[in-house]
Amino acid sequence: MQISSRFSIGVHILSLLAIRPQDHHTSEWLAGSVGTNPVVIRRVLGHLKKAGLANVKAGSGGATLARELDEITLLDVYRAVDVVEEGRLFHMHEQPNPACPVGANIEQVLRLMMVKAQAAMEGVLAAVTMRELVDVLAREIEGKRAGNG
Amino acid sequence: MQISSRFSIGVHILSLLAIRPQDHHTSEWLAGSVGTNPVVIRRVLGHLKKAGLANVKAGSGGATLARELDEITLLDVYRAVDVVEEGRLFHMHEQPNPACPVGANIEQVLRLMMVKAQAAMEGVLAAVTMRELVDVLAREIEGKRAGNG
DNA sequence: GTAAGACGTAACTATAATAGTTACAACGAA
DNA sequence: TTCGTTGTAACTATTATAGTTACGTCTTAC
Repeated sequence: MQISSRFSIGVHILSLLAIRPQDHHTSEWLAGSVGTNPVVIRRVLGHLKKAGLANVKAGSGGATLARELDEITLLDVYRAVDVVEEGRLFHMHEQPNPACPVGANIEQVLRLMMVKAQAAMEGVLAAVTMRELVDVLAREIEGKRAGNG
Repeated sequence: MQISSRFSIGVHILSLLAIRPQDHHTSEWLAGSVGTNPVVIRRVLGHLKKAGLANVKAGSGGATLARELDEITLLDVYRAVDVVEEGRLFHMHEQPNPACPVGANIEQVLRLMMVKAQAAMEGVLAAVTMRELVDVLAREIEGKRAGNG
């Protein structure tokens, strides 16, 4: 199983808001770059708004960043779009037999490892800010424009 | 989304094989401890067998460890049961617009981070052997038997 | 040899999440 | 007051999980 693309869509949206601050970012416009339906964008944007990462103007429309890029980590986005429940990246089978010594104790032992593994993954996301990502992205774009891509 | 319980079931099965080496481990017996259907056990056991972690006797039945506990890491089990495709823990949206600078470059930039995050998670699993897990488990069981649980 | 028990696998089901789509009320700005 | 947009409900198709029944095949023991 995979972590929902809501995460990558969220990062894509924030990157667009950062790189093209002058444009009018309607859900239709954003959907054009992401390659999906405007409603999918509105749903992700709703998550970003709720998490305080983006502002969305009702009526006239258009989204903007609600925070500096330095103050948004990939973990913030990941948590905002609600792709993995806290400490529950791994699904543990639910009815181990309490009458069996192994069944009665496997969960708490294995859970330790699972939480640690998940934390390591999320630690990597926490260490990358949208500023860094957008900088790499901008360099990538510039590189291709110069004919090196 | 969550990583399939095939992983936790696989660990549970191997723990049983290790802790009770004398028993006749049929899928029915294992299913009793895991709390599921024998067919589910056979399917997971099939993965473990294919990966060289367990032996399963046809006809008379019964599973045994195919390797020393020290030589089985949690990552081996995780890979054996095929819960996450290599480098694809995260699902990236699939049609970013190549005509948009961001759409054309977001994937390769974001993919870097995703792979790194996944690797960190798997690194934790790689660092834990079934020997270590079974030792902790055995201590846990012994502790409860002594009335401290 | 043959009967009993167990594995391997196919086939079907229910459940849940994802992601796309249409539709529409509410809102804001020109 | 009209136009474009947001927020959200409702529906769909697709996919994965996990449980279940069923059955052919195999091993062992009698």
